Amino acid sequence: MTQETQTKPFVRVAIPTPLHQLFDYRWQSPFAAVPGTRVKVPFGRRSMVGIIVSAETSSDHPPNKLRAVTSVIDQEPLLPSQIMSLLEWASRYYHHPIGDVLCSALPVLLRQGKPAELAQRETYYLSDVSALPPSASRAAVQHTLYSILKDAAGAPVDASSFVAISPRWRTAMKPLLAKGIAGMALSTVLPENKASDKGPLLQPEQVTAVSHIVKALGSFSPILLNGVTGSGKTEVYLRTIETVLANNKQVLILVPEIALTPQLMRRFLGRINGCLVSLHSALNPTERMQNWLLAANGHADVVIGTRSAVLTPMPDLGLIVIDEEHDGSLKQQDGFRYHARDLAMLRARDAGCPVVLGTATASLETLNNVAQGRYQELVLAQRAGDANPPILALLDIRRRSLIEGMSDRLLAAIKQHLEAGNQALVFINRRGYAPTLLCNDCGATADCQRCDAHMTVHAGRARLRCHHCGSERAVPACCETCQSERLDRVGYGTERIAAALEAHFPNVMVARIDRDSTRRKGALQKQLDLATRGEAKLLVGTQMLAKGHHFPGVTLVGVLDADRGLFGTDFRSLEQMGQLIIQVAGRAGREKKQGTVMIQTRHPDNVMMQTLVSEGYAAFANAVLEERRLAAMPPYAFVALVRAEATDAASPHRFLEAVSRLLSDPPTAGVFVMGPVPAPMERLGGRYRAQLFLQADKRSSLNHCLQRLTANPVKMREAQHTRWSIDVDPVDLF
DNA sequence: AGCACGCCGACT
DNA sequence: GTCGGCGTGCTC
Repeated sequence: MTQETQTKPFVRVAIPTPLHQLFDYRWQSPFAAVPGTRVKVPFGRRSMVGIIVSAETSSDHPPNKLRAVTSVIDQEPLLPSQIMSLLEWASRYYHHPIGDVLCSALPVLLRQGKPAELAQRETYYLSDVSALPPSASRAAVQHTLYSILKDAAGAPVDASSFVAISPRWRTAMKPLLAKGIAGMALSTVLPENKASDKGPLLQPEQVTAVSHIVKALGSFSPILLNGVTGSGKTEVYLRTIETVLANNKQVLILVPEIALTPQLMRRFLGRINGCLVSLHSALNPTERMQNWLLAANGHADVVIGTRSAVLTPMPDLGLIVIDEEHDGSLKQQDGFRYHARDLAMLRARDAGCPVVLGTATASLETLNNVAQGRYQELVLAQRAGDANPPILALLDIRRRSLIEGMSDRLLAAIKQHLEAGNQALVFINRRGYAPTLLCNDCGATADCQRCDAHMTVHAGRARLRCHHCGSERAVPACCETCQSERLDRVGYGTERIAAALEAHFPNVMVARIDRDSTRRKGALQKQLDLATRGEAKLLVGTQMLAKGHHFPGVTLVGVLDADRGLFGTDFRSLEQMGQLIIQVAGRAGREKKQGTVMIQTRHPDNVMMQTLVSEGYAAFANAVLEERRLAAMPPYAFVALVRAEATDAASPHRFLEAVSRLLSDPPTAGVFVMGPVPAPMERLGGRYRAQLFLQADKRSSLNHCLQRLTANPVKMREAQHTRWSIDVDPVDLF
């Protein structure tokens, strides 16, 4: 039999479109089509890069209407079959178009059809030692190039070093090459790291954790590494990774989408031998493709990346670590709305390797999985250097005198800690000076013109800013409604608290750490250095402060706006408040110094707050879990949102009414369809938003119900002008 | 999502 | 007389 007769005549191709379908093409190559390879195909009036999903002997589409594949881009599949089937599953689970899902797994350059090749290092070397040097006077550049190559004594010299000699060095190099004096070589760059330090001695708990994880290597096992702040989770990862690398396996580490990646990378570079690459948004497209290819061809030993790194092929995957497992940034919030933790579980199952979920404040989903016996739990309760856990206390601020939102008792405590030579940290999860500008005469507030939100006052630049859509205007001199000049700045943000502390403690340097004060490149590092070196005795900041930074001198933490979490509109706000308080509390006290956390509240009798403070996060989480059970909310129920938005208020509602009819008639057993209701903030960025809430007792019935929305190509007249999307397992309801 | 076709208002 | 507004229909 010849190859022609074996080759299937059609291919099914995934193309990045919002359509929930694949497209068939004629395949006329003598070689069999390989799933996972990229092809160029005609699509409508344009040409697109798609990914072959399968080769087919027949097509449902009329064969005379099928067009032919224009060209094949890859010799070998870019996406291996396990990743392909994971993505196909994810497309069905999250109800996102398959073409978009498959293509979003590729770095941008590969999506655009660029060849999947590692960068070549261009080097030059002296090939004829006996050749006469070019004239220094008549060919100066040639002469310099020659001398450099001669000095290198035959060793290859990187082309990048020649630009300094002359921007047109290539023209000078040409005759050297032509005469056979010099030679050129291309080689792929394979980064290789050498560890510089050994790392500390492990605590007994850490030893136990490492040995448990090492024992689990080679088989699928989800492990919660429940470690309090300062217990050395990273050290546990590092020791485990050494073993994985010794077995010639690869490690994937997922980190939250914040400025922490470079820091963790630096720590790993100091400790791990081998090829370490990172994958995050700060990389340029070329670096990203490089690192992705290194991971995909198996050369990278350790991949440290944010959410999307979970989709990177790794042929020898031996361990997945998810650091700060509770962090919401693991869930993609637009487009293909996947949860990296959940996809990581599936990858680990396919690869037969453990997943380590590291956190001090596990998500309720994970705690439930531990309770159900699906995940193993390892506990690190001991802080490094035998430090005591911080003491948490509620500070009742009802009927107490407040100075700029801070109670006299908190200020007295700060004074006391400063006098003892320590540092204090004030946490307020709000940027800017004041969240509201209010007119004292007519009661009007300065509101955003595009959102249902107040504008935040930024005093330093005298601007009003909307924190939801980013729109900005000058702080008005008088009320925009009644022209009164009696304007009040109501409420507190980091900027105001920092100013208040500077006024109250005139000789103390205050470092403010939030997105505004750290926007410029290197500004965050500068502020962190001031804090770490102890020059700034007082730190004020948002949740940026709560994540991962270690300030050895901080012994007191003040939490100003904890109450906001108690009455949040979202079903997760309580959980998130608890996590944030414990995370920020972890900044207080290390080694010999006792840490104290004072939480200002007007609801000191709130049961949840009391549980968190007096019994700790585990008890708090159990209480919140119980609430979720009673409310039939995740993790005890499976929920999804159908979101819709348009420039007018009526369209999203009308559209969702139609969706609701489609989903409820006939009803799916075990699925409740609720709404449509306006989103908690109905208008955002000039668009009106509404949502349909689906609640189910089984994952499968929820999935089945939603399929009705995407499986039949719904051509709803109501969909005009309306953007809509499905969000399975939403992390918030905004 | 793109991109084109198609049918009605203010301009060189 | 056209340029161009965005309605609507299709993509193997």
